[in-house]
Amino acid sequence: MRADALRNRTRIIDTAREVFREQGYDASLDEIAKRAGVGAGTLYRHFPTRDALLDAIMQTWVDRVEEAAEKALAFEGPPRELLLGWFDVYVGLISLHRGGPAKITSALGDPDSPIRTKCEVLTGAFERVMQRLRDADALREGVDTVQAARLVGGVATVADDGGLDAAAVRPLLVVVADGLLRA
Amino acid sequence: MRADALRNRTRIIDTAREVFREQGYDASLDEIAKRAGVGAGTLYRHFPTRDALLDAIMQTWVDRVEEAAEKALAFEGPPRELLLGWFDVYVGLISLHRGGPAKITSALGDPDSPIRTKCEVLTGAFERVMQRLRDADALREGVDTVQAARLVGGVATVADDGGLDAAAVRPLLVVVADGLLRA
DNA sequence: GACAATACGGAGACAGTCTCCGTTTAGCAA
DNA sequence: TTGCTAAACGGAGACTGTCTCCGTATTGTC
Repeated sequence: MRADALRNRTRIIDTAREVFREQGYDASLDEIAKRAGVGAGTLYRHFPTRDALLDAIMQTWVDRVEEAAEKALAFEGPPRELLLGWFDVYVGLISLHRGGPAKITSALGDPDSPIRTKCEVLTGAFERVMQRLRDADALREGVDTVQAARLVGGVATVADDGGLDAAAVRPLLVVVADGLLRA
Repeated sequence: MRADALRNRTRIIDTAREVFREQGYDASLDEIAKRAGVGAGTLYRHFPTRDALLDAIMQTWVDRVEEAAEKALAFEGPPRELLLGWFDVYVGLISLHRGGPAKITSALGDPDSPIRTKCEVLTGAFERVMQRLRDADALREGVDTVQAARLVGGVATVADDGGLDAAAVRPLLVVVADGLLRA
C-alpha cells in the first residue's frame, strides 16, 4: 500500500472514531471525510460501505474484550457475580458508540455480516466465560452462548436507544443472569 | 375537520400502514404521499413528523393489546405458561412492522415521546398481567413492569434487527421469564 | 352565488450518499 | 535526477429523501 494511501486510511479511521463517538453510527460520512481532510471519493475507496468503516474502527477495542474476558475468568467468587461483572463489561464495550449495541447484536450469528470477524471475537470471549460457568455447573440446561449474548445485547440496545443509565440497566441484567443461572 | 381533509387523512394512514409493513418504519414519506395520491405538503400538514404518523397507525392495533391482555388474564394454568403466552403475543404485536420493537421499547417510560399515549396502553396491559402474577405470588421481589417490558422489548428488537424467527426467539423469552419468576 | 376559511400540492431548498473521471503523487528504474 | 506509470486523490454532480412555502383550489356557510 502506498504511503499516502496508508496515511489517509488511518486519518479516516481516527476521525471516524471521533465523529461516531460524538454523533453515533448514523453520522454523515461526508463530514468525516471533510474533517479528515480528504475527499469523499477517498473515503469511499477505502471503505465502500459504512459497515466497512465500522469494522475498521471496532478493531481497536475488540482487543479490549480479550483482556476483559481474561479478567472475568480469573474472578474468584460466586457465579452470579462473575456473570454480572462480565455483562457489565460487555455492555460497556458494545455501547461505546451510539448505535453500537444494535449493530453488533444483530450481526451475531450472521455469517454474511460485514463485521463478522469482530463479532466472532466477541462471541469467543463470551463463550469462554460461559464455559467457565458451565464447568462449575452453574448454568441451566440448554443455555447457549449466542442466546446469552443476544439477551445481553438486547438489554444494551434498549438502554442505548432509550438513554438508560447504568442504574436502570443493572436490574435488567440481573433478570437475565437469574434466568441463565441454575435456580 | 373538512371532509376532504378527513378523506386525505385516512388515505394517508391506510397507505402508510401498507408501506411501513412492506418496507419498515424508515420507508420514504414522499413515497407514501405519492401512493396515497396526495402532495407531500398534505402529508406533512397532517403529520408534521414521522412519529406523528406512526402514532396514528398504532391506534388500530393498540386496541388488540387490550383483548390479548384479557385473554392472558383469563388463562387458567401455571404462571410460567401464562407469562410466556403473554410475551409471545406482546412480541408479535410490537413486531408488526420492521423497526417497531426498537421504536416502541425506547419510548417506554419517556414522558415526552410522541407515541406516549400508545405506550401507556401497552404498559397498562403489561401491568395487569404482571399484577395477576404478583397476586399469585409468582414473581420475584422487586420486579417491576417497565423492566419486564424493556426486557421483552429488547428481545423483540434483537429479533427484528437480526431477522430471528419465532423458534429462535422462544428460548430468549424463556430466560427472561425464568429470571422474573420466583425460583 | 359569493366569500372566507381551510386545505391542497408540488416546486424547490437542503442534506446525505455515492460515483466518475480529470488531476496529482509515490515509487521505481534508468 | 529525471522520467514514467500505476496508484491514489478529490470534488463536482447525480440521485434520493426530508420538509417548507406559497399560489391555487375546495369546502361549507350565509
